[in-house]
Amino acid sequence: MTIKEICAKYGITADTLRYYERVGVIPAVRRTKGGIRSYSAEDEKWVENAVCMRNAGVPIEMLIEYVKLFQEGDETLEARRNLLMEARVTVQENLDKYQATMDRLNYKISRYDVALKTGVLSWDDCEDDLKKDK
Amino acid sequence: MTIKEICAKYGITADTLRYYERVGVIPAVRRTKGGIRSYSAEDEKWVENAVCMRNAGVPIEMLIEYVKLFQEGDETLEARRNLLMEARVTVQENLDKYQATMDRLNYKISRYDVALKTGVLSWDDCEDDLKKDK
DNA sequence: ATACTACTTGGAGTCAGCTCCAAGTCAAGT
DNA sequence: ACTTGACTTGGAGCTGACTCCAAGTAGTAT
Repeated sequence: MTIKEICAKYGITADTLRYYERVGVIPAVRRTKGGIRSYSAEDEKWVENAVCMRNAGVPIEMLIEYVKLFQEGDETLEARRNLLMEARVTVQENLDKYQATMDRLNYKISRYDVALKTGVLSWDDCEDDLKKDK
Repeated sequence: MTIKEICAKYGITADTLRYYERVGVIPAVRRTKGGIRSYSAEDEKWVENAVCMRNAGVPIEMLIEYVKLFQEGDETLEARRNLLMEARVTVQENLDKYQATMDRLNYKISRYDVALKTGVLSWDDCEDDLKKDK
C-alpha cells in the first residue's frame, strides 16, 4: 500500500501520516529501494488505530508512549494495559461531556422549534437555562 | 458573583473567562464603579452554556456567532436554531467517534487482561486489530 | 536523454484556544 | 498617606497538532 492509498482509506493527509511516523505515533514503515513508503498490513493496523484514537482526542503523546512500550517487548505488557486504561478514563469523561452537551442542544433546539412554530417566545430573559431544578 | 467565584464554580481560569468575554463567546459582563466584573444570573447562564459547549468541542466561532445573533434580537430566531442544529450534527459525529474508540479500548484492554492473567500472549504479530471480519 | 510526476526530507509556518505578562487602578487595612 | 492584594487592560507568548514548503531523488513516458 502506498501512502496515497492509506490516506484515502483513512481520510487523512500524507503530511499527517508522515508526521505520525516521524514523531512515533506509528512505527517506522518499510520503504522500497527508492525510499518510498510501502505500508504492510501491520502498518495499516497501526494507522487505523492511531486515527481512531486521535478521533477521540487521545493525545499524540499517549500514542507515542504506547508504540514505544510495544517496541520494548513483553516486559511492558502491564505498562501498556495501564496506559490504555488511562486513555479509557479520558475518553469516557469526554463521552459523558459530549452527551451532556447533546442533551442541552436538544433541549434548546426544541424550545426554538416551539418558538418558531407558534411565533411566540416562551422565554423573556436569557434562554440559556436547562430548567435543571437543582 | 465575582470572576473568582465563577471560575471556581465552572472549573475554568479567570484568563479564560476574560478571553471569552473579549472575543464574544459570552456577552459583556456588567462592572462595579471600580471596573470590576460582577456576574449576574444571566451572565452565569452564558458561562455555563459556553463551558458545556466547549467541553463538547463546539468551536469558539460558533459560540460567538450565536451570541451575536442573540443580541440582534428576534429576527434571528431561525438563524440561531440552524446554528444549534449545525452544532448538534458536529457533536453527534464526535459522540459516535468517541464511542467507537471506547469499544476499541475495551477490546484491547480485555486482551491485555487475558495476556496478563494467563501469562500467555494471545497474539503474535500486531495486536492492534479489532477482529472485525469486514 | 529529457521531461514529468510522485515521492522523499528537515524544517518552518499556521491555527485554535488559551495562558501569561507588565503596567496600571481601586478598595480596604494600618 | 501608604502598603497590600485583587482586580483591570491590551498584547505577546505558548501548546498541540498538524500543514506547508523548498530542494532533492526515483521511476515512468516520450
